Amino acid sequence: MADEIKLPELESRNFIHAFIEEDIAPGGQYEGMTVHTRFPPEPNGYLHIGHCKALTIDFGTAEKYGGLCNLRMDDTNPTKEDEEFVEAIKEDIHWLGFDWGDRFFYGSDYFEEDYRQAEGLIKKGLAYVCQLTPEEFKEYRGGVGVPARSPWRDRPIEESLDLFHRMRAGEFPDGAMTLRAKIDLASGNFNMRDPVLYRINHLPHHRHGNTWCIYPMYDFAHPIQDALEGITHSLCSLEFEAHRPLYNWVVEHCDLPSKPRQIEFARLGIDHTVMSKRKLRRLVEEGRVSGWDDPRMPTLCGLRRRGYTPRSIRSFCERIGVAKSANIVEYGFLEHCLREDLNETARRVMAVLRPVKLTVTNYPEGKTETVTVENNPVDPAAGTREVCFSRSLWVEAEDFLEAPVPKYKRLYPGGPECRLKGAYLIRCTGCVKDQAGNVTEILCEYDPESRGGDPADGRKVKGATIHWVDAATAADAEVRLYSDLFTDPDPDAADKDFIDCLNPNSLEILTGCKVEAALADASAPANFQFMRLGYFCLDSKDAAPGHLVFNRSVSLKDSFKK
RNA sequence: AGCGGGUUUGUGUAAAGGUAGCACAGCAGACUCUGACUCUGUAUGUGAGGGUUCGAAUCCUUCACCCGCUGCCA
Repeated sequence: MADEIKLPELESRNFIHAFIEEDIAPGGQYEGMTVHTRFPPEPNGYLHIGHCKALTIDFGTAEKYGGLCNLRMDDTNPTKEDEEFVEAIKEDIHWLGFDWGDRFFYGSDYFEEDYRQAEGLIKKGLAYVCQLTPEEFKEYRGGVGVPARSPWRDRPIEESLDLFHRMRAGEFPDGAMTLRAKIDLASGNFNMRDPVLYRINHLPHHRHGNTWCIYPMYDFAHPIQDALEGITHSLCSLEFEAHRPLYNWVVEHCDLPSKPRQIEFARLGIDHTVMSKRKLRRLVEEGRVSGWDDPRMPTLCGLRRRGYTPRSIRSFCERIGVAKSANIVEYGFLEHCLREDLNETARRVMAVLRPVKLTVTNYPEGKTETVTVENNPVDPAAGTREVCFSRSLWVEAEDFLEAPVPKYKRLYPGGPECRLKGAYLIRCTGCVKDQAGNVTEILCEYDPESRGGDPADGRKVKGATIHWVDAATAADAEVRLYSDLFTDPDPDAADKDFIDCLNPNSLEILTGCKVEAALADASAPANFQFMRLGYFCLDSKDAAPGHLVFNRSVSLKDSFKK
């Protein structure tokens, strides 16, 4: 069962809604009918965030109008599809919180019906068996202003019917013949130039084994599947726009229980990100990433490992809107959506990434005490935890500067009073350096009257609050620095291979960039991801999901430096 | 070239002839036990020209530019 994911109510209304409302209004094509949609992934790869946009539209539209959305594996081409992907796809969709109930289907389960419909078309003289070889087919296809040709177009119905039966019976090798719709060889829309309806392919199907050796094309199978399932609105991406006339042709000429309508929308683009399934597949196959769930991938399972929450991804997809113009959303917006969610839900733990020793010189040697820190300042219900404090601590190296820059309000000799989060107020008194001039130890004095972080006299603290960990009790942790497979420049714009556009930093990180980290909370999980913009995220592949928030930021631009 | 689409601020998206709004990013402040979060303020936009109208992002028209299609893939 899918997890319930609560999203804020959005006043969303887009052009698809406008079409649908026309359709179901009095006098409309679907007056009085319930709107039904479907999400039809092809099981030939893993789902990525672009699919979440489609999911959001498909499920969201059905829900908005009180209908249902089916999940249907679009598996009409056995060359690429595999059962491996079916389960992964279902898992990812459930992870996002979408629920198809008991309406899970396979396009291939309609093969018999597809076949029957094809026979019907032949009998009506609307389809014929064409014996052009693939090479001839290409040659005879024509061009702009030049009609296509097929010498088999006017073959008698009985002959086509017979050949079609024998195609199914396996009498012919791959590519020997096809079943084509008889539409318009001169159409300016190439999809209407007698499109192929069936091709021969002697390849076992992942579900039907060797039952079939002819398989219906998407353009033929899809409208039939939609109609059979009672889908009223078949929402798909823009590249199918030119196929809509063919979709309508099939709906019109086949013997179907309903007449679904196809509406297209623009697919999601995100800057600096590789999104096409073809490219993602190549990254996996060439071993440039560890798998489909490599944390740098924009796949749902990759994002999951990087610590993205389902809610944040859904929120993102809700808020980017739906239109027909090409769009490239800034990656920063995705991050905003994550931050927004994490800020409310992530349990905080103090951690130090690039540690430098800090000694509280006036704190008794050998003494230890525990202080209380809240687990999530914006959610008191998250409770508090006890953290060990002593004379010797680790703090972030960047929290100290020997010579301060303007507006710097952290530690420097003679600087402002700062707060060690949840512990005491301190004042920096100096530092110790090695021969090379590197700071090896920060020295400070604390105010014993400020236990818990608040001064006894209620004075304002000018400096920043600094996170820290106790040197003696800190747990070592391996922190993995992940970034996306950011590309620069845009992989689609350049005429070079997108592999050459990948951010070299993210490739380097693949080898396992380890950063020493000490965790204040000894019970904290030992396996973290460090996300840009200041979040630690637990690698949910190895342990239960969770997040730790860190208080420094790194921007996208920084990921290209060095 | 033929067919099909598209064009609202840096990005995404609203405005169904009637104040061009929202979110993110930016900038400037305030607040804060995370330089986070939150809050406040602020700059930037209807591709171009003509027409209809009291009034046009919206309707008409001409043009410009951008994208998709020419698999026996989906």
